[in-house]
Amino acid sequence: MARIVEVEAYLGPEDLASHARFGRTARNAVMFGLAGIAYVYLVYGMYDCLNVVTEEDGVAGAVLIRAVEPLEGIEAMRRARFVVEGRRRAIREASDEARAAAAQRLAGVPVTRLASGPGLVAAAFGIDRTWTGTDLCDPASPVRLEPVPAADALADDAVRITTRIGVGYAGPDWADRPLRFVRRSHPSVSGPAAAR
DNA sequence: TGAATGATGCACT
DNA sequence: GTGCATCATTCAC
Repeated sequence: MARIVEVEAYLGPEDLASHARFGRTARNAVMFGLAGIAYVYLVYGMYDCLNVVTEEDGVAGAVLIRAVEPLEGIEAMRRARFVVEGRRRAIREASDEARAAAAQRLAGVPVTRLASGPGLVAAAFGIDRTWTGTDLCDPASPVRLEPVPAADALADDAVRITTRIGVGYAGPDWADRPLRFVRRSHPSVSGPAAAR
């Protein structure tokens, strides 16, 4: 179990940073479907990113889960990351010593940094593209969203709103929009400590 | 502490 | 063929 501490909003075809910007394609079709469904895609050929569809049926929109704070099942997340990262060719073809060193490094990653990035969130939960279409609101789903207890709700000033990461290609209009929401000063937020 | 870099697969043009 | 909604490592300061 983990708590979401960083998300980015991606809108419909008008949002030049969104996968929906080219309209509906085979890859992004679920973005145009029902809310609460998972949309998982591959970036840079290596990392899966978990999105949650947000808008009503027929309207594109999703929220990218960029970082979470692990709360329970820490060792399971560590194992899942080990499995996912072990699939990479550079690791697969490495020497036994190099693989052991990689495992050693992973074992030393602090809990707060176990899922502090979009690719890491997916890896920590063992999520890949085959999860696209999974209903994250179904209580029977192995990965699901649950509401935070009202008593734990964040105050407005505990949420920092910034521009999205790595979307410069979308042009200044869309790249500069305040669509990234992070928990202020939280150690599990992605990027260097100074940026939290 | 920060900038540069390499790894890697696939959707889209 | 091109260009990514990234991450970890290396190197310079």
